[in-house]
Amino acid sequence: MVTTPLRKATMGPGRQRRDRPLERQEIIDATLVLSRLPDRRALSARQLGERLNIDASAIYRHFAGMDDLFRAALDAIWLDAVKLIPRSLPWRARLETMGHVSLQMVVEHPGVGVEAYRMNTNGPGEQAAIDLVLACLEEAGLPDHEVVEFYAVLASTVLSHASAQAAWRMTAADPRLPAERPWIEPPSAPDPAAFPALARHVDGVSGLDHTQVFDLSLRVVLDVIESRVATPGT
Amino acid sequence: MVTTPLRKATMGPGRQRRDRPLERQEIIDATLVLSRLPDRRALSARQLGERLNIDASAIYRHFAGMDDLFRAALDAIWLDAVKLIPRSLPWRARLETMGHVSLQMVVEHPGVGVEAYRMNTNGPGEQAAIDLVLACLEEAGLPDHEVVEFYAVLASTVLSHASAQAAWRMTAADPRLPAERPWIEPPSAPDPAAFPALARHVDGVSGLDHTQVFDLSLRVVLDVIESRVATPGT
DNA sequence: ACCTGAACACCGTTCAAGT
DNA sequence: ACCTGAACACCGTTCAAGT
Repeated sequence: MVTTPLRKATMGPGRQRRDRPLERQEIIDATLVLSRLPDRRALSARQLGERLNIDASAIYRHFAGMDDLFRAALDAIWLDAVKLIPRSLPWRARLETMGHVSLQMVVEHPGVGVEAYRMNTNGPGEQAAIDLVLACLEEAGLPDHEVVEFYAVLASTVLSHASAQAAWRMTAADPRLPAERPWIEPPSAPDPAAFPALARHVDGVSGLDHTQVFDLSLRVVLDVIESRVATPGT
Repeated sequence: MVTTPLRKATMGPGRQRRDRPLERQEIIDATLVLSRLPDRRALSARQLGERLNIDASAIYRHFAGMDDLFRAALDAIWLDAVKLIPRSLPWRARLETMGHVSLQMVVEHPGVGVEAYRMNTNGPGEQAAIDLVLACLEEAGLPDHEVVEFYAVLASTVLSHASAQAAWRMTAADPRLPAERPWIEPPSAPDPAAFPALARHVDGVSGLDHTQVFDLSLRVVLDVIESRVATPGT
């Protein structure tokens, strides 16, 4: 891989003194900006420092480490996502919208979005997102234990697909046309003796794209919830 | 007097020459061994070099890069997983077993397992795994397009949960008692005015563990498949 | 043919020193 | 009080040189 040098001209101090103290929120904002770039190297302590005119080590006065910073940035994403969901929608449409908005937010910020599937932010954004989903499931009429269970299934489904898509964006050979490539690319002609079922379905499998797989998975979970409500106690 | 050092006194590689050429499979095996350690730093080109008595750069004669090596190691995992699935089981039990075996394999090799949700190996192990799942869905009696669709939903569900669990293992504060900690840890007393639904369900949400969420998610998908077979064409 | 060694361009993180 | 600069202990990867 070829990296552009990014060298500082003449290596001097090169940095102008900031006119006011650095704030936590500025670091979070810069993290969200850099996280939009689909490049693993774009989001690092040193790159943040350059963008904020501070030394990378100054970040550690505001966050315990890069993980802590990423958590804060993710939480800001959840806060934004929740704000975009109209309260007036009925429960299923609200959950569908929340799923799609979460996907979009995570995929648009792949640098931090890749961590969504494994990272709990423990912040107000996360709490608001959980609260929203739980409220929808209550409204659907599920009993308490199923509210909790389907929250977990729904959240893990959405977060995992979103993260996978974000990760895929970061490693895509061609940064353009992001959502167009297939979800998986098996060999175009698998050995029918060794893999007969794959050979029969290879065209179908190759035809899947990320968006389609996300929509299918979300629909499966929502359909199950709806059927539980219709015939409870199974 | 300066002599060419056969080996540096107490540090440096201090490596004995290997008696035979390095083989691709040796590197994969070492990768799988190191990937069992739940520590991000344990699996690197330099650590592999130390274990194999080679310079880290020798790996690049056998693999295009660490990504390529990880892909090969993951493929070996899928090959092992498929071998453990009894062919005699009926379709649903076979898919359940495949799900649990895949989870176990990925979680036992977190160093490469964390990549499972986003990495296609394009190797024989992956093809065998896809073939197995497709064959089960055919046996279930799904129409062709649903075979493909539910393959995607099932695979993404299993891989994403397995990867998330592997990632969680790598960052766990305490490497012992891995599966015991909750799936998510919201604040013990969220503000009931701001997050009423979360406040109502906080105990239930805190009580979820990783295994439970995986089992629930897998069951949801398998239930939907079974219901599709019973009432096709919906 | 196959591997080594050194080098390049990076990381996250710590901590004494500076302002 | 807040940030800098240097240092530490690493990365993945390349490539000329060695055997």
